[in-house]
Amino acid sequence: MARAATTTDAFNAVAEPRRRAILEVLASGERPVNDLVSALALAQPQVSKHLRVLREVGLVEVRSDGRRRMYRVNGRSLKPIHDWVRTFEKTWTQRFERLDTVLEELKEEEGDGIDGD
Amino acid sequence: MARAATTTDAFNAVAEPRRRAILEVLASGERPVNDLVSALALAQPQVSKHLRVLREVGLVEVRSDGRRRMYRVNGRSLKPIHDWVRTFEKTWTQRFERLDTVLEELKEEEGDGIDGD
DNA sequence: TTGACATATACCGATATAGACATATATATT
DNA sequence: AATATATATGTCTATATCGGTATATGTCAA
Repeated sequence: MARAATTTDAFNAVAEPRRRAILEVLASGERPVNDLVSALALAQPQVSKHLRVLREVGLVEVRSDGRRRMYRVNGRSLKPIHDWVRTFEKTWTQRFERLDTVLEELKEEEGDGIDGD
Repeated sequence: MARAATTTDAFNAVAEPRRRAILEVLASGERPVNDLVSALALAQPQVSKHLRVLREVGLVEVRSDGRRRMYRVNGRSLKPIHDWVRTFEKTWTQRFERLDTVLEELKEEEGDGIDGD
């Protein structure tokens, strides 16, 4: 079995850095494909294909304007990621979670041979 | 060229649902590999391999306890994801971002043929 | 209608994956 | 030392990907 399809969910779609870059550009507002092509210095077919993936998971939406296709972000599709990561937020916010974990870390930093006391 | 390695960054590592499941179990505290195997009903080698990926991107840390290896979450490695997604948070929090975008949405819901005015 | 512009799709090749299974390594127990 | 337990690693296979290039579709202009 191979990796899950990139169109499986937002997690997979967003794992690709160029797709994140596309979303970042679109964050400033609606843009036609060509703007993305020049902004990101990518080939047009690649951009279109990335946009297809983003569209299939609902991360972007399109609108036709003459011969151009205007893409815009649909951030709500990022909410599952946001929510999931949020449950771990305390892990790095908290100064200490459990004392013995901290002690273990200290012990490990001492090296392997030293376990005096 | 294929997809980026799963060990490239947290984004790629976390795209795999079973790895997220592992992190969720570890969120409740430090656990040996066997606990994960039974908790997730996965084969032991698969769990070890997923843990390796998670470790390579810094999402988990290990500690040896006799013949067991105790794994724990290092949530700080999720911060890049959190920060990135956060910049889009307003997109789905805001009631309206820009008026014309809302108007476009309404126009699209009307159907394709109608473009009166 | 013909041509230019904008975008989408099709095909190709190389590659990293994830599960399955076998096996190696490390530690504890007797 | 021999065995059992706990975990890691190696090999195999099928598959979805990503970039590149060519081409199809769709729209505007003359």
